[in-house]
Amino acid sequence: MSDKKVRVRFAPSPTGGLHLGGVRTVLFNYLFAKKHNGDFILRIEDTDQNRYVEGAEQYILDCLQWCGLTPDESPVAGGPYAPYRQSERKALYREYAERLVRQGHAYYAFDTPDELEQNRKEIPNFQYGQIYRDGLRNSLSLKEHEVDELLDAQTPHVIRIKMPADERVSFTDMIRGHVSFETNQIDDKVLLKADGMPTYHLAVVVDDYLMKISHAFRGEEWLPSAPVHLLLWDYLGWKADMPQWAHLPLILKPDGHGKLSKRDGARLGFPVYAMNWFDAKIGELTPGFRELGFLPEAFLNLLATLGWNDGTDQEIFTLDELVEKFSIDRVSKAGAKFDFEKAKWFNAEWIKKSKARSLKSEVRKVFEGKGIIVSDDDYLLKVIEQVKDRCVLLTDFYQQAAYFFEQPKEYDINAVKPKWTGAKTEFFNALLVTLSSVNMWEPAELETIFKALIEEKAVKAGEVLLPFRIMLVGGKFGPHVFDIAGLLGKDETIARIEKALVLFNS
RNA sequence: GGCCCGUUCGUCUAGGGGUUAGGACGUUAGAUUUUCAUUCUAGAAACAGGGGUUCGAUUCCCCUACGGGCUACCA
Repeated sequence: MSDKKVRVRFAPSPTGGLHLGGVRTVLFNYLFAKKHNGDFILRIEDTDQNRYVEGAEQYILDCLQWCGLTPDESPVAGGPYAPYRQSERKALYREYAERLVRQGHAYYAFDTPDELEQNRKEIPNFQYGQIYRDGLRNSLSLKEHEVDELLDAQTPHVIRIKMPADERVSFTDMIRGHVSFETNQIDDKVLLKADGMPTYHLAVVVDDYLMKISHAFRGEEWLPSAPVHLLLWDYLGWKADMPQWAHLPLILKPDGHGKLSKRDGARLGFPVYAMNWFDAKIGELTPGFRELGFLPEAFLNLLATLGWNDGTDQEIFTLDELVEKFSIDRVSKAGAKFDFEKAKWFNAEWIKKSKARSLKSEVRKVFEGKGIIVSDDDYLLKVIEQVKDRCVLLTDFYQQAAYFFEQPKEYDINAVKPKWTGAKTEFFNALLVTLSSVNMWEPAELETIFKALIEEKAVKAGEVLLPFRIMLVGGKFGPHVFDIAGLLGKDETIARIEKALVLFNS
């Protein structure tokens, strides 16, 4: 690696929710930057006014914050190379495009979108490039005075790169190794649009140069346009400063074929966005991992291992560990199908390994969302400790632990009723009497008392343990009954037994 | 169609000229848990195909097939 200061950027366009692949790109950028004591920059590529979506930029910022991947420089944090929104840098790009025209590496083109559309329809494999550019209306085909007249008349026009003939453009990708392209195959991409905004191709090169980006990571879908960028770096005279490229493998649909899309989430029943995204225009809510109950640590962990591993069998990594162990050349080349089952496993592992107190505020929110207000912090902590091993999602805490805060709403009567007998009623009546005089309300103590009563009444443990659980929990699940009773407390336990007894005997 | 990238269990992947091709998710079967989950043990499960190179290829090379991406005044 060169001695250049490491500076990387995540450069999304604010057109909607942040997709799994996008967050992974952020992650890899972030890990690489932190690993090499570099800077991580967020740059908003809002050059397409038609696709711009209100609120999308804030949403991206919120996602980064949720994940804990805070940029060192961004539109809101500012930085030495501000502004970080390309729309605010608009004036800057024209200069470079004009420079390319003067140098003969670019030209003005006056064809309208409609005309080009027509050509594409009529001419098979039409490309605005070497073969057809002479027959179109541009500063290469027109006479100089014609061009001047058009320009003077403010005729709408774009600036296109002039792809050279018979050249081979190649570079070394940090993930893929040597990659090369034939310039004859590539069309003359638009650099500056008629509205004066740059296209991605120009903007990414100009800004990466101006912002002193040292390494550029982006999705594999950008690979085909890499030669255009390479040429631009060269023509602008910045080749020595060009970042090292890494084209990340794509995240694919779990079934079928193609890139993972937001539609797949809806179709297959899992989120593809980091957080809920509400599209005001069509009034549609696209679910996110956060709201579904994912821990940011787990989310990052699963994304990191989708296409990367450290060469050992380790799969659970903290962010710090990832920073320490991440290496771009251990990123795999092939696309990875997203597996929601494994994603959930990561989350379950993270919930299990997390301390109750670090889960506390999120779990409290889950309960509040269901109308349960938790006032006793200490009690909450104990409840979390009891049930966290059985939760896959944060939202599972409701189903797994609601009975700690309110009486069961429903009872699994069928698990009890068929085998319910007078002897059992008698047992629980006796239990009620015994419990009411207990002073040491501890799980172990309760178990001892319970077992003694079993002996005395000559019933089978298995026959009264399950009903006891149903009385307290409502169903066949949860931690050890005596732990539950211990946490519930004396009054509540007795109340629940009494209430259920009425139900079972009715 | 053209160009580019890719291909190890169903999925994510490790490995690499000679290995019983390893792990994880999921799955199957057991054990533990007088509930459920956790946990534990065991099992099934892969080098796309064909040519080379080589004493020997899953590993290196070529071709084919398949998959993916791009082919906009979108990023």
